[in-house]
Amino acid sequence: MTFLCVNDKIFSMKFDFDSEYFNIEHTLDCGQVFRFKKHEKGYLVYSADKVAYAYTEDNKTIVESEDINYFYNYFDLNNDYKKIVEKAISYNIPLLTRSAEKCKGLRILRQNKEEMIFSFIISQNNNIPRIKGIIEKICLALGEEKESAFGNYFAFPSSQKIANCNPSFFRSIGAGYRDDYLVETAKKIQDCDIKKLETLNDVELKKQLTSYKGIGAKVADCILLFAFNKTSSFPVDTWIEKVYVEDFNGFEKDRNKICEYFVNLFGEFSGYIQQYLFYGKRLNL
DNA sequence: TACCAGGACGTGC
DNA sequence: GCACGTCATGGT
Repeated sequence: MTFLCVNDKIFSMKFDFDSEYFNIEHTLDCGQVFRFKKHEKGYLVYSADKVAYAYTEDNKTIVESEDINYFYNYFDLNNDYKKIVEKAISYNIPLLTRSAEKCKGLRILRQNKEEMIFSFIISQNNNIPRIKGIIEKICLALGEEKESAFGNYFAFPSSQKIANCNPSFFRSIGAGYRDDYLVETAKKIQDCDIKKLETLNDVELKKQLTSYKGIGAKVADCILLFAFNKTSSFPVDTWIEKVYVEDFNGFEKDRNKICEYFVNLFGEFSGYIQQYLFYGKRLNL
């Protein structure tokens, strides 16, 4: 671990990790996270009110931040992805094997829970570049401005801040009909300690999340996977429907049944494998 | 111009 | 319970 002093005020530290199982580009580009941008040798990654600079050099992925403990956990670096990749390949499904081999450095992030709830409400029936733009505008308008060694940036706003907005604000920045969903859900989240959700089991948590306006089964599964690290969830979107038909010869139409099919097949590895399939399909592997 | 994007909701049956 | 129309908006 290294300490870097940028000026009198701002300190940052860094760590590195074997890049074979920590590919920063695949990890960021696979659709699980929306707040990052290219910067010098790599990427700036924003989460809640924090920022990190991540890049790869000499077979090491290096992360610099004022809070490296947060980002060590954020990138799920205590987890053994060699085992996960081997498990994925063992199924002998061509698309899955190709994707797992190419993307073995893709890691499932442990993101901020409130940020994921609002981000994936915005994601419904939307495309990734647009989702990123809407979230960026929300941070710019409502988030607290922060300083860092990599320049100033804006934090993701609190639920209180979102709850106090008029829905017309969210419409004005391009969120469309999701404006009410954001405000209504923010009102519920601010009244309930988010930590209470951590005590629930998978089924109870999904039930609680889907009771919020704008959160259905698929969005709940994304929140379960990307924020609560519930790896037995398998979000089914339009891309996964395509995978189901083209690569698994599926015949079911109901997304809940498609989800059930995959979870029965992949169990505790569902979430990881879903990302290999989703990203592999998008990359046309 | 029509269709698509990490879908969810309300209505009608 | 299930099927279907509708909901903004920018990209292709």
